[in-house]
Amino acid sequence: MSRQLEELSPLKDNHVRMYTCGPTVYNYAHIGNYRAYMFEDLLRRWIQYKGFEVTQVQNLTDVDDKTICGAREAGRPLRDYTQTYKDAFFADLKVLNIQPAEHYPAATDCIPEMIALIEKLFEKGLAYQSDDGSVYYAIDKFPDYGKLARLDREGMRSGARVDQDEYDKDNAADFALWKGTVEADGDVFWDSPWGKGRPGWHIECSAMSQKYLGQPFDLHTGGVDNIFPHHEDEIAQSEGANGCMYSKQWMHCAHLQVEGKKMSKSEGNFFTLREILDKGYTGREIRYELIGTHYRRSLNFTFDSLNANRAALARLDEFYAKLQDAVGKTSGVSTKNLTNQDSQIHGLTPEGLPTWAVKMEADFSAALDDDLNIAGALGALFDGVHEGNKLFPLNSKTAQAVSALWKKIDTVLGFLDPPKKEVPAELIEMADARATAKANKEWAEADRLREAIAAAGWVVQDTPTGPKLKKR
RNA sequence: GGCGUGAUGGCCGAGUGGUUAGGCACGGGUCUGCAAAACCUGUUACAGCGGUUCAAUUCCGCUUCACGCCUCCA
Repeated sequence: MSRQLEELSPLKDNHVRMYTCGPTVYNYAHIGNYRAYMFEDLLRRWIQYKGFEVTQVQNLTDVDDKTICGAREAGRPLRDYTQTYKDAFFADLKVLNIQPAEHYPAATDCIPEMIALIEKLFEKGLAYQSDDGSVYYAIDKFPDYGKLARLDREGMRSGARVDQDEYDKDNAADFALWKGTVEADGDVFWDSPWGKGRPGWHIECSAMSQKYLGQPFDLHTGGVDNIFPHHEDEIAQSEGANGCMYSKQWMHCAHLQVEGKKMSKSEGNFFTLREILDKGYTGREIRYELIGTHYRRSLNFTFDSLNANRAALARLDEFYAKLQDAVGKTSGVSTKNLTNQDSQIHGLTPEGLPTWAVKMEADFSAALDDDLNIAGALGALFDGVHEGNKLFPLNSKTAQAVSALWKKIDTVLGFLDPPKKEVPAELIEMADARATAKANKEWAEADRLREAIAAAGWVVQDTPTGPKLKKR
């Protein structure tokens, strides 16, 4: 609200209550949506890393113009239609390794709460019903209106592009709390003290946040485009009705662009998650791409950067694989004796962590503490990888300690642990045969086997502990 | 018009009043049978113009350019 960075300190105990605006389930969510959810995921993971408990609520908007229109065009009942996209949303979250929120209330499941909230606004004199049956919020009665978006109310009025005549409202900028039913809504309506109708968009978040988090709560997030009018209206509703602060702090995520342009269907640069998966990228590669830019900077999504990030991720994977080999859990072929050299290890902590790893964690942590500086945090991680790589092979105890730290860091990043890939038995045989050929200096045969392994989509690497197979 | 962001080396992207970000790509080298991976190494980049300062990419002002929001799009 102050537009300053503020330390996060929960209102109650050690418990951070956060509300995040969720998807409107009328279609598959696009990567721009997921950029915002990814930011929120990083945020909640970091808050947890710092030792706080988190309760996160993310709403599902399953009744509005778009869902009703979509259901009608598909010739399906609204609930049935939106269920498709709710399911897809949760499947996508899984692919991206986004931690589930504690609550995912659907708008249609909270109608009574919304009605109760609107009634309260009537009591306070902030709501009125117009002749068209709809209920509006009288922003003139709420002096703080515009405080989040820093809007000039006079300017708003004169600059409003709305044709006053189209509306039956006291002020063109008043927004709907309850929409009286119209023919196009079909059978989508609920009974209320103001007749049949459906809730406005903004009331949904005010009602649900209060239901699950109480008021005030700690943190409200969303995309920058939600600042006005959505979040401004939530404040007007919640603070107007309850007479106390709504959310203590706000964080807004910048937009995602595609190839330098705003994503839009007409530009043909509109991507859903599954479209990118179909191009052969994995969920964790996309996760890395979406998480890697500071949340207040617009993220330019390009396939060039996705490819660059794929290479960067491979570097991290390589490091982690070597770490695991050193621990003794060899994944691959030919578990030979592991070298136990610790002469090069200096300054171990009681946990067995070398100083470079301690520094890595400290720098990583300091960066994220500073307004979620993810680029700085990743820089610290790569610095650590660089230092660690110099010292391989690590002894088993050190490798174990670093590996444990790596996993701890991954509770925040969520992309450091690559899926295990079982090496096909025949490839292991080929790799071993190649090792034998090499020992006999039969280079042609060794190269032939390497080619054959490559044709199967694997890379063979010679290491001090024998050949290793990696996917692709 | 109002409110608000940003301009860093080939690309992406941190940060700082004077000291190496990091990643990707490219070149040279070490290692390797050859590779791969790793390591070493590669004329110090900060939009322009003023100002403050011993010193500015970093602070202030202006200019140019780009972008977002201004009624339901994360």
